Amino acid sequence: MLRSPGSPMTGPVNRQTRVSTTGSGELQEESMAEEKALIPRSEDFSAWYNGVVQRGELAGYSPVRGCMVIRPHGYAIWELLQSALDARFKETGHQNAYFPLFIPESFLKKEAEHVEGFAPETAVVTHGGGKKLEEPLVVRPTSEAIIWPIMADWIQSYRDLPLLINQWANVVRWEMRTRPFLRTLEFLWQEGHTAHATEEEAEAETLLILGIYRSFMEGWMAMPPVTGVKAEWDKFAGAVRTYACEAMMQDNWALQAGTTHNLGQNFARAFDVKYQTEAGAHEYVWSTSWGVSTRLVGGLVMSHSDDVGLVLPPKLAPIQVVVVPIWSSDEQRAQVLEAVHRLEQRLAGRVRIKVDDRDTLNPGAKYYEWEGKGVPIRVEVGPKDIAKQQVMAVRRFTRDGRRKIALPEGEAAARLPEMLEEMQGELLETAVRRREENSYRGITDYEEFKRIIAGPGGFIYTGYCGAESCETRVKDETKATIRVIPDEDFRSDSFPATCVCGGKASHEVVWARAY
RNA sequence: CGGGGCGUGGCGCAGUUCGGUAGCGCGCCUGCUUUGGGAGCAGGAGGUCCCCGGUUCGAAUCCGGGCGCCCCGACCA
Repeated sequence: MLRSPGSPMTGPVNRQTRVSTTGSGELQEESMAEEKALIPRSEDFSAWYNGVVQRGELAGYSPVRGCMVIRPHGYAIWELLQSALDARFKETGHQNAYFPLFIPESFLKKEAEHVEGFAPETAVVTHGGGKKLEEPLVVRPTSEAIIWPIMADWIQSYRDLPLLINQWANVVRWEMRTRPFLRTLEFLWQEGHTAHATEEEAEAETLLILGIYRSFMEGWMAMPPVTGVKAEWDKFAGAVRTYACEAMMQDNWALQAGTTHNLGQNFARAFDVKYQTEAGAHEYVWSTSWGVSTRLVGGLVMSHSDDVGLVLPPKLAPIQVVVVPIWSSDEQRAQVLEAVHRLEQRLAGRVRIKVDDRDTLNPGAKYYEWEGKGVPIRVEVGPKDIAKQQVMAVRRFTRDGRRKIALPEGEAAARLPEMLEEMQGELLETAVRRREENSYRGITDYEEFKRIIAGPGGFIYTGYCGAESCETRVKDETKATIRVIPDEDFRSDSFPATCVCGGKASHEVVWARAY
């Protein structure tokens, strides 16, 4: 999906806007609106997605295959997301640090499963300063292999534990196929790495962070995930246990939006990370790692956006309220701008507000631009409003279709923050309902399973025998995979005694087609 | 790596069959008039037609070779 310039790189993306003309011009029948419309979500979800990303000016393409440019509006969303999460990490005792981009190849090889999992998708630097390097340097696909040798030196005694470190960084994974935000060769993320004295503490950390991810996705992103444990063969390379947040997108596919890993003592053994206990013994530490990436931005897009473009939950909207002044004469212009700036001052510090006073665009053009960028509320102020001492507030998203509301000027400063909160709540409720409406519990009939996956899609809860071969067969036949063994909050009251293969079920799992 | 497709102003495309002044829409720039849902008129800028070689009076177009990208599949946060 990503292309390079000079070649048809931005091609498929721009095909998201409909161009009906031909060279001879005989097909110029479509109106401007039709011509500029996105491909509808219902028609081609992935084309729609690319169109939303482009219209919202979230990301662009780069000369390097599979890499994207995060544009200012997209990056602003990432920054909001980042600062909210960072605050949660700090509240729970984590500290940020930064480790090198380059990992000596030999380091990566120290943990057998880890190297096996990541080696196929690494980028390797073989030359530096015009000379061949003695040892190739791997561009980090994740940082365990460089962090543990270093943290090993930081840890001497039980008094140094727990060690709770996080880093915000870029990583590179050489993927075959890429899509903006969802899968790119290089992406931004945070990776937490912690060391603990006991297995229980490490497990508690893994679950703590999973809970933080979940509540952030619900409370900030309005993207409610199902959480649970990954199947044995689906774990992070080198982990004892992997937990994941699986969110349902508007096409009913699953997006793995965050993972936390209990690494047991695997990395401690591989990198010789030991501490001295109170009793004087030397023990390996128990460690965890966990991360979320810019993929979350893609999840945000696929959770809420519509055929007009991006829809952002207010908490993650770089601009929460955009004010569009309307005027004809200079006199009106002065009056309107005065009223608008009054409103701006009243909301300053409480709401991220922007006044769009450009006079090179018509109001209508501004509406489309800001709707495409997902601004939650637009406030229109024109001569008619001045006369009535009111402003018009227009919500980007509503459940009941009532988008436009007149607010008396005196109440606007109080009502607008409330409206933002209401919208945040309604987005979450809508997403939760959509997830539940597209979840199918207690499925035992494989034919029904296949019909759901081939048709509407969704999360299918079944019994499961635990065999990898069983998942492989289902995957080959339906393209659905086991997302997680659900956590308690998401489990059915009871689950079928038989697996989709007909064998005896040992536990419940959630299936879906996934990104 | 297998199967399909594409490479022409910033973007999307026509033109290639059958060689003859490189075009259309969008976007961009300037001016005037506009401004409550993508403004109108007038003027304007912008192209080594992916690269190399060949055929020809003449190549975007024909021939040979190369490169790149996209889609479907295998791999994946």
